[in-house]
Amino acid sequence: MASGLKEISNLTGYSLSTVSRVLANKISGDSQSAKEILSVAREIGYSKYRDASPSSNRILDIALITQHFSEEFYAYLYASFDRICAQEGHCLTIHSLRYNKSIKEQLLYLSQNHDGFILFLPTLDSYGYQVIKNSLTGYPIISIAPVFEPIFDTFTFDSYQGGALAAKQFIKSDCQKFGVIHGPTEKWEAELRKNGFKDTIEKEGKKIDWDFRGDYSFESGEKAFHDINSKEISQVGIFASNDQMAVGFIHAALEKKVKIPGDYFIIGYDNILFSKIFFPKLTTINTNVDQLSSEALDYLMRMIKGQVQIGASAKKTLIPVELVVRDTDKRGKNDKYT
Amino acid sequence: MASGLKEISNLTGYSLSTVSRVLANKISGDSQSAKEILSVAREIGYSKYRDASPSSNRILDIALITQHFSEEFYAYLYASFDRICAQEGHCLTIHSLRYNKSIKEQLLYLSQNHDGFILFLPTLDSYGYQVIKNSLTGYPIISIAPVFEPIFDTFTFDSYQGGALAAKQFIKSDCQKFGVIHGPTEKWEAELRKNGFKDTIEKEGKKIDWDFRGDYSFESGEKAFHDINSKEISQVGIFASNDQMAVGFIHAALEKKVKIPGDYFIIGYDNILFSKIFFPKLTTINTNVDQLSSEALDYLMRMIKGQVQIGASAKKTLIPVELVVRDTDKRGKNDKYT
DNA sequence: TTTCATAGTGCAAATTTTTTGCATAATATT
DNA sequence: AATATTATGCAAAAAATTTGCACTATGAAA
Repeated sequence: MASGLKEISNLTGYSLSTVSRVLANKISGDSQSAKEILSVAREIGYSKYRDASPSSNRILDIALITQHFSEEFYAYLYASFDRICAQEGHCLTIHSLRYNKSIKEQLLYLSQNHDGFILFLPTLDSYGYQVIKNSLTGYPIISIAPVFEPIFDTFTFDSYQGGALAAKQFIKSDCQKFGVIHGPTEKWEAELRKNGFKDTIEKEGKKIDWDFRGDYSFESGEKAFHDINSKEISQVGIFASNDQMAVGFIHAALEKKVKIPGDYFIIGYDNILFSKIFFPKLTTINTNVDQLSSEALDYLMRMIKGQVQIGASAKKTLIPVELVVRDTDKRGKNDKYT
Repeated sequence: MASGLKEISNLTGYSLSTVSRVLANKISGDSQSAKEILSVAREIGYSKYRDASPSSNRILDIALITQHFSEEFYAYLYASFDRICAQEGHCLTIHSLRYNKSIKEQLLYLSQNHDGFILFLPTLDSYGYQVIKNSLTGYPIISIAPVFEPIFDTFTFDSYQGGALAAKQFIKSDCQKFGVIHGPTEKWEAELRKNGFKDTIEKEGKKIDWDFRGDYSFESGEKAFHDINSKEISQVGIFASNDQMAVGFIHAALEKKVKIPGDYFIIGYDNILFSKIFFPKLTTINTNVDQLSSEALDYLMRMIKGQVQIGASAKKTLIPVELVVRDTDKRGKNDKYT
């Protein structure tokens, strides 16, 4: 089971020297020999395969570096990246960082076996990102986590626009009172969603009449309802920073026989599976994960192939989001839901 | 950046010969030198690191081979395996197989970089499993997909027991009529869930009064409701083969102002997040994914270390499931839900 | 058509990397 | 204290990889 140039040579029929030269990038990756040799090298797991220039037609290995969480969104994200990666003919592996170990060490190790990283580490702080940047200078890395000051080139959804879309919808349907259920303060994208809503409302000369600090959980949506309900404000257009809280809010309202839509109107954010199932169906902001994956991967590929400068000051790319109008934002036919 | 014995030797301070011998397993993995050398070898990504005996204290790399799906369950599964793997001090990577490529080739490649596989490929047929078995003889592989005739040692939830638990609960609360919403026939675990329910009902001298063939989707749960509702049977204890269908059933019932519990009683399967949120809260079968991960990983580790024979006829291990009693199975306080 | 430039190839020699025989040191076992 | 056992380094041997050189094929330019 000797796995070396000799074996590749036997399997492909090319001489040792040719094989050596292909793997040392001394023969163009476009030649027939290079194709065969690279393919076999990968197949048998020859270690120097990784050193062959990525501009050749080697199969690229991308690592999605994340921290697993038992949430629907993660399944979406993984499935999407995997699909897009497969379309491009490359290989994706998913790794979860452990906080009980040195991030630096883990990433250094992974960088040996992969051609580039996609980071999704929403809880990592600037210092952590800086450590990564310093220990992997010149290595292709992009991030898809929403952060204020990106250290790596970053692709995220346009959360601010999402909040603004919700605001515009309420204004369009002549809402006069407005409310917000915040997400956790430490999450940058939660702040953006809220601010996009708030700023747009205020630009119209209106103001936020009620707000509540939630933590993204279903329960905090329920609490939000009890809060607003005790204050006897009604006819409010409420923007919840995520669907779970919106659904929690509606759930609590249903129990108290409060009408949604009717007494309150609500728009969520995320378009989780249950937002189109839950009763009444939730109007929400949809994010196109495939578009994010696709743009992020394209860019990473160009980085790997040396077509994009690595290490220049990090730029942000915002992927647009869209409003999905269902039942919970509308005025009118209020009697349907109890 | 020469990555070879010489570099390891420099970094560890041991001679070339010692390094060579450690990596060729000629020095016990328990010695101090071996620890340091293996650690550095892994760190710098030295390719022969993989050849070092797994009984030494090398960090093991496990691959979870799956096909990504945008469902909550996958996020649970990945997070759970990752957590358990981290506890044991090993490394998990997640790979998704692509049907547009040769499974055999993909796995052969992956086997170069990993110490063992956990397969979760519910849609793969026996032939596919056989191909894998033949091309990776002697390589440590276990499966966690529910299949009738396992080719690899398999760890799955005790779906049959789940159905039986649901049946017992209905019988305990004096139900007289029983119904089942099937999952897709081609899914073995769906059949087991249903049969566990059916057999237990029949053992009590009762019979299934109504059944409906669903496909695990929310919509097929709605259809199931319309079917039973048109037949004017009521006071039925219904077992749905998964929560999505149960929730779909309840949703359709709510729209028609049919009472659950009251007119119908329902127990689901899976304990998805929304089963404890949805209104009324769903009684369901809970699966302990951490227990599955833990037992499966333990076994795989022993396989890798040579403490379990590989290739003996495949055995199945069934992980018990439990009934989570919430609101939808009970008789009595029927007026609460509309 | 011929000529020339370029890229790809194999052989064999040169170089680099890894393994092994042997002597010695460290550690555990009786 | 005597005796196995295991670990270590040096230097020589073996194995793996790279490179110089000569040759071939292919396509563009004269």
